[in-house]
Amino acid sequence: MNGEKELEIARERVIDAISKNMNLYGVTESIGRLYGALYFQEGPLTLDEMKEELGMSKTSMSTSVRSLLELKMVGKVWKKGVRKDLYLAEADWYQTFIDFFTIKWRAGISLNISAMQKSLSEIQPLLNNEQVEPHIKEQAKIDIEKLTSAIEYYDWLNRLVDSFESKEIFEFIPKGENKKTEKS
Amino acid sequence: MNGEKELEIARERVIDAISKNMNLYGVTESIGRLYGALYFQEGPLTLDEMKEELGMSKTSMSTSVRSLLELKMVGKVWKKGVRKDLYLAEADWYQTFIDFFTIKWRAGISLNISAMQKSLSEIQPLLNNEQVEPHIKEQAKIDIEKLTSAIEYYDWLNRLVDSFESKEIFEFIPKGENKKTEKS
DNA sequence: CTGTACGTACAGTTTTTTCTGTACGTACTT
DNA sequence: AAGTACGTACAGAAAAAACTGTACGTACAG
Repeated sequence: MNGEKELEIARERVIDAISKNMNLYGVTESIGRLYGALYFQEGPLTLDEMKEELGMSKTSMSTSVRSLLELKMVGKVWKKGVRKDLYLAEADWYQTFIDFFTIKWRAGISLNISAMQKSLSEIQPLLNNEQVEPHIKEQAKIDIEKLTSAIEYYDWLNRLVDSFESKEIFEFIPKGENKKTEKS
Repeated sequence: MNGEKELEIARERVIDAISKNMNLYGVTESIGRLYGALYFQEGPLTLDEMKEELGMSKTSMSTSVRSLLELKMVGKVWKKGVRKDLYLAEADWYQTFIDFFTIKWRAGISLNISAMQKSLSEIQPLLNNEQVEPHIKEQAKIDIEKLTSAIEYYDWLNRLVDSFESKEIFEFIPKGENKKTEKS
């Protein structure tokens, strides 16, 4: 035994866990495996090397790596004399976490807020409209309350994301305290 | 115009946004639409009413509602004299957020931590093994460092989830200061 | 300018997921 | 006890997503 096999097995298990984990967050297992593979590389990889590493088509590598780029989980890297594109896994998982959820959540937040505000502005007038039946008005009132509190929630979520982006969250939950949690 | 149509359109837009948003988080659009529909109901619905509301099969309603139950986004409700199961949307989105991510993240965290610790315990011995080539040892050392810092990150994430679950997060990012009376 | 290496758009295929209808077990009603 | 209403397991159908190979545009080399 020269340790190569052992290392390989140990890595494989972690890559597997990473990809399953990412899958939980709505990312394909293949894309997760690609990230995992890149994570354990010593240096950046070309598309052809990834293809080799995962035994998949180059096309897949191209699209997968693009997804990872959009999530900022990998970065494109420059190396003198190398014509092929090189990609490197982002190694700082705190940063990865922040980017991932900032990107995902912001998108959802603005989508929802604008839909809700638009609907709110359509429902509001019903309350003062003579032609609208009392029963409908009652429903409108309830809906307005629901939408108002939903928007309030999204405002909170936005502030939470702000605290991720600005890293202020680490003042509240400090990084690598490295002491085990007292409970659980 | 009696306002009914307007209300319907306004709701439909929000339901659409909600389901797209949930889809972003890895939940089917259908399940998202079901949650949205339940959210705007005045009271709890039976499976047959959902089926009617969404124009889908009862089987689908059964499985979708189960997913929502697991995510604690709906609750089963009991009403005297009613034999059918009744389901009500959880209206507090702060709570929904907390439950959703607590459930999802905890699963991923423990999965990853145990995989990493196991791999770590396999890699560590390589360092002191005479038969392992220096080159492999070098890689092992790098991997150990990576895994150690990854585990540290997961510990942080665990503490973040703790702060969600215990609601301490609201001390750091306060809920909306609007009308609603808050109980501390 | 011509030839070559590279990344990716696109169309077709395979795989996975979602959805439906039937059938069955359970529990309540009479 | 039989009859009925209900929810869901299961298998197959339909839809969606992931994956691949070909073909093409671009950039650089000679």
